[in-house]
Amino acid sequence: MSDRRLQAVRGMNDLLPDELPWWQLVERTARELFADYGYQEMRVPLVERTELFSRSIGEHTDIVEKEMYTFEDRGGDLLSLRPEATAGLVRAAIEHGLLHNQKQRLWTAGAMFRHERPQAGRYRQFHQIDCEAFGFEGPDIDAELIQMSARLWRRLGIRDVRLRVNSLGTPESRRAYRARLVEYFGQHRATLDADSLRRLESNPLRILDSRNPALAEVIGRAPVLTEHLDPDSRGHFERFCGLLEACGVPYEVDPRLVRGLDYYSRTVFEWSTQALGAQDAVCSGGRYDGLVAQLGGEPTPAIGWALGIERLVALLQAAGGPAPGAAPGVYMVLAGERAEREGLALAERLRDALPGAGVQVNMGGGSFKSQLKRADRSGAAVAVVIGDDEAARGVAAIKPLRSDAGQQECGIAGLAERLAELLRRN
RNA sequence: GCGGGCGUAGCUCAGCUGGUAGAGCCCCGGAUUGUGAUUCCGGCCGUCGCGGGUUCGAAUCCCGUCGCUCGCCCCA
Repeated sequence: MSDRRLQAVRGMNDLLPDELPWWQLVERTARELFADYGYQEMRVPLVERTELFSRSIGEHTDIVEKEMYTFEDRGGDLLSLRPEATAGLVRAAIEHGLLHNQKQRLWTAGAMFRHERPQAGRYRQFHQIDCEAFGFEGPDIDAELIQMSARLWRRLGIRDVRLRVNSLGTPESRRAYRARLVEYFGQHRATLDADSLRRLESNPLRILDSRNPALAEVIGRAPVLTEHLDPDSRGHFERFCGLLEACGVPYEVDPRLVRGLDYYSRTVFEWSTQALGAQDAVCSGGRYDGLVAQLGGEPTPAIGWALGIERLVALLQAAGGPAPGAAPGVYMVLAGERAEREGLALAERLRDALPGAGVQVNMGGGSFKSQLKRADRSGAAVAVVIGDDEAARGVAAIKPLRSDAGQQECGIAGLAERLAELLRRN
């Protein structure tokens, strides 16, 4: 591979025909799921003013500080490729008055961009499916969102995911807890690693999340977030957990589950898996009651989740099921000049008569043998064979490719009907 | 930003201690006139990532560089 050849930008993947059926399965299933729960689709730009992201995600988060694709456009505006979907959705909902005295259940899907070092399950252009609910204060909507994701796993046949939940409380109670945490870890500086010392300044809650086993003991004795919640948040969380139990969704409370984005409050959750690599979060989200007001809207409670399509697809593939690809029903083998001349028109008539069946016509000639070989490789259920002999007699040979049934001959006039019958049986 | 692994045909890879490259898959053609998915034969496909060095000679050794990949950080 010459180094002069143009390559895709690092971390931005091409999706080839082989893997696309998995994506389509995920997207189709999600679309149906949202319809079943009364969520409406919305689409917003991939590019927003940089300020939108720094104000919502948090000025001092890694995403804003070092991961955004930011540029100045020709008019001098500072813009960024969206690193996540919520901010744009909230901006649009405010801008178009969707949150004025009304509740909204919305979803969207698309590409996100973060300039991180790629690794398994983490890419610079990645894709998420997002859903958000606005205007619901109580924990019932929290539970509905979980319920919905749990159903999505069921519909996709995914089993190896587990749900962890936590509450971050209100911004005030979180600040108070944060202070206690800084005090505690401050007293144990000697046992902390470099990363955690850095986090002690920037985001002490994230120390709880550390993967370093050497820190397990200090972290284990640290003040527990759920024990420092304000009474309202505690009540909200308890009712939320009660609803999950009532719905029969298994979960575990993980007081160390904190989220990277500043706007979260109260309920947070994450579905993770052991079937993938280090990037094990498949779907996560939480409540962000303050964000709408922070971006200039009326105070509006809100909650949402995002799932990573790449990770979900990887999970489906890891489960080892067959690729959900679609094969044509019919492959037309055309041997000889006359057959080739009449084949295209015949194929159109078949498509008129058999919408959705899939009629693929052999192109570019080739020996009889290789045409049949292509018919087989295409995955088609039957081959329709027309050579000079058949063309002269006004008939076609129908050869089933996926069963032991023998080849049969059929007049062109009745071909569509005969094919319809054959394909129905498959 | 920091570490580990790897870069040989479209794909998966072999090539021991240096002598200018191989296999399987794919694709094309053939094995009694027009019948695939099993078999057999033949054909097509590479400046061995790139640049430099050592050497009579380097895919093979050394240096650099680019790329891919896994992990850390962070996150979907």
